[in-house]
Amino acid sequence: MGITERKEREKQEMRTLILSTATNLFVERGYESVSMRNIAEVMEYSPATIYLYFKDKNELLYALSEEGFRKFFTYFQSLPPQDDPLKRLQELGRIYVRFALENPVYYDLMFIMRSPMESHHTGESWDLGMKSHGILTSVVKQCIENGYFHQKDPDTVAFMVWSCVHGLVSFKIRDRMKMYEDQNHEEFIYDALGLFNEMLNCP
Amino acid sequence: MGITERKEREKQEMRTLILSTATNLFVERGYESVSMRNIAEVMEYSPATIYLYFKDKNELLYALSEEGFRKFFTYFQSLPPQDDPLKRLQELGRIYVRFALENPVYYDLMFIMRSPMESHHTGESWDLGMKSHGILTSVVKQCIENGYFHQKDPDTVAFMVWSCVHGLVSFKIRDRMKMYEDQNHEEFIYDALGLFNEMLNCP
Amino acid sequence: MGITERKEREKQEMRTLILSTATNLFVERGYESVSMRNIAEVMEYSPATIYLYFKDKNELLYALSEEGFRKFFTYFQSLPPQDDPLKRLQELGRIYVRFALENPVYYDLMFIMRSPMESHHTGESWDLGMKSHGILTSVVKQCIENGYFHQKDPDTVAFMVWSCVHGLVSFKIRDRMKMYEDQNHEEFIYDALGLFNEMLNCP
Amino acid sequence: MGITERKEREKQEMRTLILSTATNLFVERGYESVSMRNIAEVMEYSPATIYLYFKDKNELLYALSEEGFRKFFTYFQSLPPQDDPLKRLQELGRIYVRFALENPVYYDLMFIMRSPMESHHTGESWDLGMKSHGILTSVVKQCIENGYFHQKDPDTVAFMVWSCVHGLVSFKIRDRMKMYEDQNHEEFIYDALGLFNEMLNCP
DNA sequence: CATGAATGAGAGTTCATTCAT
DNA sequence: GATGAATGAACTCTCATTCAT
Repeated sequence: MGITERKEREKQEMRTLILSTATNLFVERGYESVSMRNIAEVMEYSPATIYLYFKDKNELLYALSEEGFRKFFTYFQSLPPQDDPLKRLQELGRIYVRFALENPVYYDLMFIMRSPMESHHTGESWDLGMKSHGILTSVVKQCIENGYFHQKDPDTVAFMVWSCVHGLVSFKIRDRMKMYEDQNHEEFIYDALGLFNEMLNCP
Repeated sequence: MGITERKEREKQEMRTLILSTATNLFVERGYESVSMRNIAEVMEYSPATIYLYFKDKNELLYALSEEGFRKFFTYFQSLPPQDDPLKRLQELGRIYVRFALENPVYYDLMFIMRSPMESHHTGESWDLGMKSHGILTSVVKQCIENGYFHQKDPDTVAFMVWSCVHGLVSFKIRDRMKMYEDQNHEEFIYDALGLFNEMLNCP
Repeated sequence: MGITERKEREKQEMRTLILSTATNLFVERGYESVSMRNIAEVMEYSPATIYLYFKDKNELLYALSEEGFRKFFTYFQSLPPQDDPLKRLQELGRIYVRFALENPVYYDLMFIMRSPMESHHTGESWDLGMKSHGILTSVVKQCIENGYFHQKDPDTVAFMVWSCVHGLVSFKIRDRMKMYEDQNHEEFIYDALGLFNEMLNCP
Repeated sequence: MGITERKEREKQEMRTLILSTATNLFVERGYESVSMRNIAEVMEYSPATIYLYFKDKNELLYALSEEGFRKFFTYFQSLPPQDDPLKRLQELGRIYVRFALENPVYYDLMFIMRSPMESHHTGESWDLGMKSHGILTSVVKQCIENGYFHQKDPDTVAFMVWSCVHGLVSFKIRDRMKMYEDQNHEEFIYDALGLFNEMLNCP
């Protein structure tokens, strides 16, 4: 007994190896220029091996984004307890930005890349994404209850907040900050986020 | 007389045909999966023909983004005269969003696509981009002078504002709005923008 | 046991098949007009297959010339023992000519073709070429010690001798013997070589 | 009267322009990498224009080699009057080498390049080549009459002599002299030629 | 389980050449 | 006489993928 479990564990380890190798390569070169063969070469396995664990390139990408969503969710869960819902919202924004800057490949896959996995708006990724989004919405709702955001629809508020942080980090990730060459980009992003957070205070 | 002009015009028309064909294909399939051959096929010309008008694929992409930046700039210039700088800033945001929603392919090329034309942060695109950004910054400065934005650095404010509108539209363009399935996406975006604009009012 | 060896052997056989197919085509049509596709077609393999065995066209050509140099060297090593250095030199010339006439494609690659593999004046080819040339030079030196060649510099003598035999065979290989239509070309070349060898006798 | 002549002259001038442009490009880049379009570009004419003067690329090449043969013949004719036939032969070798080193593109076309103009062993090139070869043969015959070359067949002698000088220069032209890196190649060639000429003295 | 070997399809690009104007 | 525009055919090379072993 335990044999099937070991097998299963080994299978998972292999999947993990593939995914992390892929991630590293993506960081180094960008998706478009990473091929299945590249990944296999770095792993020192044959290209065919990858296909034992992932049906095709799309599934690999999808699995990666799933990992991303899992990690993303743990970031969100780390939101420290805090009575004031506005402060929680502001902290959530900082966590979001931190996730994106610390995991640009995941972030890109999850929120930017033209997704070759459109069909999948089912699956774990979707659920985790919805759960994370739920956290945002619930905090937003509490803020609204406390008198913020002019009694707007929570979804609208959530979308607006989300868009703003997404905008900040996606300029960085897709390399559109060249005109701010004098700034340290990460600091600059956090400054802009700070400003946004201040604006949220306004009743 | 006439003749060279006609030829010149025809040449321009061909360039335009190529560019618009490319644009259409990009809309349908996304860049990454559009080849020079594809474009040629749709045009019912030979692949070689394209190379008479554009040195290579990069130049085609660059020309397209240049067109985008030109169009973008005309949108910006249409900013109606308006004494109150804050209102101008808010209007600028609406114009930005409108441009993005009306020209998603251009927008993608200009602000999202992982650009293989990095070197070109020179050229007309760059200049027009900077000029447009200059308009934003100058409006922001006037707002700050009028007591808004807590005397923050204008670049930071500009970046924050820009990020927010970019976030709004890039979710749409890269198809990340599925969880808002009940909404009409365009309306929803304008709603969120409206909320953001209200927040700007806060002194 | 055995299995890896068999695989290795099969791999070698495939390389050999590619190389020999290429050689045959080169004989028929001349390099310049032989493409990777052509080679693949004749082999009844896909073009991509060739790239599993050779990184690119250059490597294929280089491997071919390497083979040539190896074979060349074995011809040279077959120089029969012979006390009189002049006779050895004369015999060397005959061997050289025989190699060229028996292996015109190799010869062309090695000594005539405008080489796109300039960088490679390192590698086995170069070493073998130098070793072969060393044999020539050492024989020449012995001749000089025996009073031949007016005490000229050995390199000069070697180059002159080499040029003469090269001239003989390269006219044949590059098809410039049409004005000697009455002659059997191979015989004619050996006659001319014989004359040259007689001239060498002259103290 | 006059008009047709002028036209004819202009036509010739254009041909000459094309040929010289081609030659220059060949010198710079080697044949293989020179295209009809390249030639036209440098001339600042359209590619189509070339086809008004030359049926196709082959004819252009052939015309070029014809020019080469004409020039070659004038070099040969410059052979200074000289009673001693052996000295004339030796001088002829020097002239040959000089021609090759001064006109490597012509030389290559005439005597090395795998000729895409095989059919043409008729035409002016052929005649001029034969005439030049005739000069060589007649000098050789006189030498033989004077007791040189062991009464060998003049053709054989001519071929041997020719091969030797051809070998010398074709190593240079096809870049196979890297192992003589310490030498000034042109001097080295003339040294080797000097040695060959000394050998000819031997009765 | 893993792979070596193979491939069809397709990428971007260049070429010699033609022909209506 | 010259050309602008166009093209079919070819090029080298890479890719995701399959399958017998």
